Amino acid sequence: MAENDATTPGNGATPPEKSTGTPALTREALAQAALRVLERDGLAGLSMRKVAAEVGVKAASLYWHVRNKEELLDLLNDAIMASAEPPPREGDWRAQLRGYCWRHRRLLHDNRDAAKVVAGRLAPGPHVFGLLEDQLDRLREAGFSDAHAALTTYLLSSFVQGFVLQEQSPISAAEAGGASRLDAVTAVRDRFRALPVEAFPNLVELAGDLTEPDLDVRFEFCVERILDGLATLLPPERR
Amino acid sequence: MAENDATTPGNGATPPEKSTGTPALTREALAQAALRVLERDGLAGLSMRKVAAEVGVKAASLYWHVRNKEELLDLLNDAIMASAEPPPREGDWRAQLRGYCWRHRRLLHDNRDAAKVVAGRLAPGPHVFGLLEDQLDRLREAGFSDAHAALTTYLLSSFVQGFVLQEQSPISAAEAGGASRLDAVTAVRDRFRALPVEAFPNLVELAGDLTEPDLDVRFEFCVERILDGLATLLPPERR
DNA sequence: CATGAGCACCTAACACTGTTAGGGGTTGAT
DNA sequence: ATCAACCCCTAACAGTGTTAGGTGCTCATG
Repeated sequence: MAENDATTPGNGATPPEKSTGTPALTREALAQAALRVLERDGLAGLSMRKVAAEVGVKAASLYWHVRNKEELLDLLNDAIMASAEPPPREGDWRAQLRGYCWRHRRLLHDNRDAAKVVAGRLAPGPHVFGLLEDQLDRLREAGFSDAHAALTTYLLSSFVQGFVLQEQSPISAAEAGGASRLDAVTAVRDRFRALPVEAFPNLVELAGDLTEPDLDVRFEFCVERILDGLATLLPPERR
Repeated sequence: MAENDATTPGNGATPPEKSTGTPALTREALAQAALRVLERDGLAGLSMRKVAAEVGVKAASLYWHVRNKEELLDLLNDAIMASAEPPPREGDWRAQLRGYCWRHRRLLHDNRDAAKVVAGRLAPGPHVFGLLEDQLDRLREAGFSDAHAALTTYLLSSFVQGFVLQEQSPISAAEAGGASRLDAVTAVRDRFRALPVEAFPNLVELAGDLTEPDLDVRFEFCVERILDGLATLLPPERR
């Protein structure tokens, strides 16, 4: 207990110089293993024992490299973010910010349960730093003030995370019956239409618009609105 | 037979009415009990056994009223949303939508871990229907088209959920040591400032703006940007 | 009145989970 | 040869969601 002086337990910041010859088990390897388990079993099925087995080790051994499961999830978070790449530096600022949003969403889609992993986790790893730096650079170049550029990064990331979390949530009622995603959507639409008209006139009438099945359309609308809102911060000639 | 004098977990708070005939345990009562446990122990500490104990029953009995823990969480979700109220119907459309955003955020703040509970959960309960109906009504009245009104509801809810999820995420490093929230913020700021300047010039220079400690300021900026973006959908005389 | 149906609870158990304590080897340096 | 650091192990604890099967209790029906 309280051994945090001599040895270097789970606390990061020290990639030791491998005193032994065996490559063994690094935090990076742990993150990759966790990523594979996540892809196979989802976040709910990701346990310390499975990650340990993935690297050929027993569960308790993980606690030498990592303080917590929480810390393992931080590693996993950074491993997911590692595959993110900034959009090409071409077009106006709108095109570039748009690229950021769509790529961020794509990233969360490509890794199973990535949105849930990232959800309550700030934990800025090195990869996130790089992306943030690049994004800030483009925002300032576009003419945004320091404060506006900084705040904009929060606006974009908050929205994308929230959106993906919502779009990936199961449709509760219709998910179990092996119904396809599109069937589920029409089921929800019918539920809207079946509501009492006098109490919910708008829900009944707009049932079609509310259940737009193409989520890309929804996403595009939201992103363009945000970009429009950001544009008003710029002097007219730079919009 | 020793009906329930056992009360093993030492917490025989209220064995309310053992007399038969009274239902005593409805889904609504379950939801309220879950809400109390959530407030006391947080989402991580919310177990079937605790909720059962809260209503004076053993864990297995819950499965008579509820299929899953997942379904219990759906109930909990609706119970949280039940306390939501639409903003007053005064001012222009901007003021009203602004009211929606701030109230939604407030709601997620007021109930412990509410953001995490609501996160991946669409599950439109009756209360959400009412709010949605009302919001759509105001949007159409403001002059938004059917499709735009419908899509706007997704934009607003996605953003608010994502934002609250982010702002409530622990600051990873500094949360444990009993450091106050403000200390944690300055710690993050110092970490930004300590980065190599040649690799991260923007992060270093904007460290102050990135770590704006007043989260209301951040939220306000984001909301106003979104409202600006929505305004561009309206003909100029209605903005 | 007896009987069966159905409800609403129970006990016990299963297969897991995260996490800790303490015990071993292997390694390189003294 | 000794020592300490390192890295992994076994065993166990307390708790998790969930299921199987049993027990009364109430009520409608024969």
